[in-house]
Amino acid sequence: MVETWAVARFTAFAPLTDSELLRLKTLAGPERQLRRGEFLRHEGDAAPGLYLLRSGWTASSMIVAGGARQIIRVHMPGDMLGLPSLALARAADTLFALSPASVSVVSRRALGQIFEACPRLAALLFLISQEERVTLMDRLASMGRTTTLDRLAALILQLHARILRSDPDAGDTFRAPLTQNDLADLLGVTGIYINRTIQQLRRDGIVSWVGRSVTIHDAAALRALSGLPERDLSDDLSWLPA
Amino acid sequence: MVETWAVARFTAFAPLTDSELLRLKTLAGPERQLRRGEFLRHEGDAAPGLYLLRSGWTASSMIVAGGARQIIRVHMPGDMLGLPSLALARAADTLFALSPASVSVVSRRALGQIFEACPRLAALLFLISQEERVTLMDRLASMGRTTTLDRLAALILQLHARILRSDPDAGDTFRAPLTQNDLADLLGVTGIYINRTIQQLRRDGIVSWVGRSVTIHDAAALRALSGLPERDLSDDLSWLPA
DNA sequence: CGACTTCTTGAGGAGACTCAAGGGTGGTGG
DNA sequence: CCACCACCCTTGAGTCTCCTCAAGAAGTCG
Repeated sequence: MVETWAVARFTAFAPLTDSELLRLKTLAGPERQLRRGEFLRHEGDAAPGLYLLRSGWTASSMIVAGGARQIIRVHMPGDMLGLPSLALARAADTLFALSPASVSVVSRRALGQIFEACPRLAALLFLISQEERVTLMDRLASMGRTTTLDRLAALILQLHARILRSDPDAGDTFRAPLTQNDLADLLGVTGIYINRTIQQLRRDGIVSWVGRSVTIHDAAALRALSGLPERDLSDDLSWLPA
Repeated sequence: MVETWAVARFTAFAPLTDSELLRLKTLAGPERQLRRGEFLRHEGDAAPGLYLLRSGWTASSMIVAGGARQIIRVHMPGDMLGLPSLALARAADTLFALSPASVSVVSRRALGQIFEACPRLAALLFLISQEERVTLMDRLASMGRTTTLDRLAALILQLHARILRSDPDAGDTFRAPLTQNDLADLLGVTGIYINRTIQQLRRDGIVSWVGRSVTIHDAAALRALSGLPERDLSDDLSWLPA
């Protein structure tokens, strides 16, 4: 049996064959447990590694010149960590645990063998990466061109959509192990201002964020604020290798 | 003979074999000319295409809810256009020409055959995409956490570095077909404020940007402002398929 | 129960925006 | 070759989002 967390990202595009499922299992090397706040690796580390997130949430962050932190992306189970830095001699981002988490170390060699032995699986991994790039593009656009309120709305919707993918019955309430300072570092503002923005969402009856629990009361209003279009995955995969 | 523009992005990582060079040529389909300002495709278009930029500059942009435009990335010859939207049913970004440009249409099928027949070439394309993702991550961090002056410094350095890659003898002056409004849409501010920021760089003797010509007078000061680390490409490619 | 992190609120300040208007500059057509 | 028009650049003044500094309240974990 292959754990669902590992394949959900792939099967979102297309079902996998048995041999592809077997190949996917070869990615998962030794497992490592992380405490909340623990670092998996720091930006600047040489020969950056690859990881598969099995449980918990982690995040990718960068420190800019002034010392401020920008969180680039939040990772959930099934996500592959460290792919962008694969192209570089030194890690571009820091990986750390937002909650207690466990990861499997992935060897580069195993990745290379996917390209060699399972071209269709490699192409699907390529697509997953491109989709994550679109998410980054959306975040860049909202960071550059919208207010904090709009950005927070977009973030809540994106987190919710990702949770629904792995748990379709999650409903309108979900847990997110993010402090207000984490949110601030995600959205490029200060924690103080995030606090005021959350209160505005609550006052308007759109979202309540209490402790680590988020409840969406008015999804339509939230989507209107966010300005995000629906992003349906491609259904034309006829070009993929057999 | 294969044109250098098409292979430079690949050979930045590793030399290509003859069969890989041949395979790469199969990507380039019918050519299309673009006038300055002409659109190659709009966000929301169904079944988004792939393109290879042969000459000129193009850009990828998104419109957010308020109607404001964010430029996501500037493309130079040799860049592949449209990869992120490959994962989606509808194009996430708009592609348009910053200068007169020519592109080759790339069929999805040809891309699929690269994965099938040339796994090493596919893996290199994967790496190129990951490197572009790092650039996006850097831009997200600077957008969220730095001033306009720092962001402008980083942008000038990144453009210069990319030009030097294809033309090592370019020196400290280069041409960039970007208006101040384009710059503003790249950096997430208004054209008026970009104007004042450019004047500050000029006043301090760091960079002069006149018309479409950019001259770097003090590269060290520029790098200090930008806060960008050097991003060396990985030299460990032993995991790639043969 | 005590220490630390996280959340909340207030007040003043700075970066960036909007609105408005004038001056350059290059391309196109007569 | 000149005139015109469209686009681009420049400058000023007032405004707003978001920041910084400061302090206290409320959780949370050992």
